[in-house]
Amino acid sequence: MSTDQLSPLVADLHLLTVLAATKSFTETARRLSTSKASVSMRISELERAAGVLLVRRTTRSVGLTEAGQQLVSDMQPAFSRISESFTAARDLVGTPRGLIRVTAPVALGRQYLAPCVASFLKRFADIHIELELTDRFVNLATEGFDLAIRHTNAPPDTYVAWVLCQTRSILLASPEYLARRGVPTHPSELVAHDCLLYLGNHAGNWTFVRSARKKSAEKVGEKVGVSISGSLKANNSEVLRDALQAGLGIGLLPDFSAATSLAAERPLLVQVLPDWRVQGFFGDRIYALRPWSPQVPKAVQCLVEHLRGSFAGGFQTFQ
Amino acid sequence: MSTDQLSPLVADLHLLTVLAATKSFTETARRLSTSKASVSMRISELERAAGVLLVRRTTRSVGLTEAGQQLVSDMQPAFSRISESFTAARDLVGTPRGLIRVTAPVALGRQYLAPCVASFLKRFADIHIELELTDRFVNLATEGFDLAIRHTNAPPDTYVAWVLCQTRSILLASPEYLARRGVPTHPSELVAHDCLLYLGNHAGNWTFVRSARKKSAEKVGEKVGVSISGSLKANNSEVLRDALQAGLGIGLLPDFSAATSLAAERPLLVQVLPDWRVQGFFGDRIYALRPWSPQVPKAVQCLVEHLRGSFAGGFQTFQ
DNA sequence: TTACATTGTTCACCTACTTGAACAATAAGA
DNA sequence: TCTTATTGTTCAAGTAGGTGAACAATGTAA
Repeated sequence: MSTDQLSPLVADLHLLTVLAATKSFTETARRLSTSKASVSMRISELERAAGVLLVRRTTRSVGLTEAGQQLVSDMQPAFSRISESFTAARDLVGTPRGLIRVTAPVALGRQYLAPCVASFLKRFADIHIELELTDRFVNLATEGFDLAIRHTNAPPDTYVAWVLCQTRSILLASPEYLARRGVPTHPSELVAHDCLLYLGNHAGNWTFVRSARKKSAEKVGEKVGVSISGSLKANNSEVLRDALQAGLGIGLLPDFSAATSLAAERPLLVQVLPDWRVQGFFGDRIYALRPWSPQVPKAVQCLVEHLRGSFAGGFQTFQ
Repeated sequence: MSTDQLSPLVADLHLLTVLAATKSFTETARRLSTSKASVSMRISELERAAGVLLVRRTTRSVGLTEAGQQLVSDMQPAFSRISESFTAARDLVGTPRGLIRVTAPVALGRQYLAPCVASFLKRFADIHIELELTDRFVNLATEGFDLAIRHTNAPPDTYVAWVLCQTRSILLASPEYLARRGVPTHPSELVAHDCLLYLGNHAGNWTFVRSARKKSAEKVGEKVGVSISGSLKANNSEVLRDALQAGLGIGLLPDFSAATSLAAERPLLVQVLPDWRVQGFFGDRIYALRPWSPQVPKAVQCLVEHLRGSFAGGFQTFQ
């Protein structure tokens, strides 16, 4: 079948698939690094060429018509295939190249990923990276990311997942707070404390598991559930850390977020209840994730390899 | 997988697939109705973006590098899919529309197809047709045609084939020639005649089958092979017809090519050896052919339907 | 309800790409 | 071997399409 006739339209059709994913002219323009005026006009032109209304715009929300939905879902895999073929062709040459769009949690991204990425970029001059830090769970496929760094227990199996390192959640407080309010010796005592909570899907209770014992009466593996409460909830682990350092209460942080505060000469934070671990709060591994595809671009392969090397040691925290 | 990065390149990648099919910058430009200068620059830009040489140009012949071949064969089906999806979306609306590129044999095209196409275009204002007449067997897929009209016995099964009508080969000569050289009564007498030959794959002999008998000694189905010779060979049936009318000899024409000459008040040509048929020379059916694809665009469907209606009666010739 | 923020569209201006002709290189024909 | 026709590339000139600000419409928050 001849594909000649779609020559002036291919680019516009691809534009449509991006618009379908973003559901926003503005965001589409940003992603494709063009102006929203251009996006608007080209979509209009595409609709004139098709003779059908493809996009339903209400100035405030963008949706596809039935024809548009059919068309996009038909074309999506084709464009993915083309994209993969092109990067594959590009990977035939020696040095890896291209743009990698990465998303990562804010704290991990700022403290560990950014320097790691910097050293990576020095080694590969032809690779460009866009690093977007957010604690929101973005959809890689629809938002156009090539790689996500996540701490979680089990990555969804529609993704290619590389384990970067182990991670743990640690209960922490500032020395000043503990001096003022006393050091808890058992999880149950936390009900009397100000506890800072990560604003997420988790309810206001922590499950503790004893990981070491001092008396023979204590059993390793013993579980204790505690309902906690406090004055501050935040969805940013750096805000939580700063609040902990300011002595606002006791809180959970992933170890990478706590590492520098713990390792300082005069520690800003100290571990609370070191004989206990909190179960299933933050994930216990850090992953590099990628939407599944037949082959991984060489540039991404290199980045992941670099990250695995950098993260291999884990984070210097208490055992 | 994100396809954002190929946004500025999709059109160029499609260009590459057309270039791979045509193996010519000039032809690619013509097909895509652009200038060869543009094609040249965009391919160069694509190669810079890819970092690999994709096209091997020797100023006189264009070929793909290994990388280019791999890339194109990967992308080809994807672009076909996109093209089909788009025409399918377009076909959702009422009136059929679009461009149909048709190839047909010169004689048939001029005498029957052209008027038929003209009446078709009057009915469908939104359909455009490019009619390319050639007696060369073009490759529909690689040369970008949507439909071919052919007379043949068995269409290749990688095509969608509609039978338009029956056709026959008829042995003809001008009355003047027959008066001068005598009317043959048996195929074997042709060796003494000037025979005009269609310049094709066929060797210089005709196989006759008796289709009617006058004496009881003659058997229907009797076969006679005759080696023929003559002064003129041509690959254009109109040239042959004109030569026959000029009395240059006896020759075979497809019935549609002979019809008007036979039907004239003072016939320019008359049938020779009407009790015999020539076997397997021209095809015995006229087909509309189309490279196989999951669905046929509505515009093409309409055209084929129109052609079937117009050709249904066949050609007014002897029995 | 009202005010605000943000979205998609419009329009005049301007840039960047296309264009067509001239050029250099090559394969075919004599 | 020389000529010729045709191909792909280059370049200056022209134009089609992109750009960004202003506008209108709409969802959100107070």
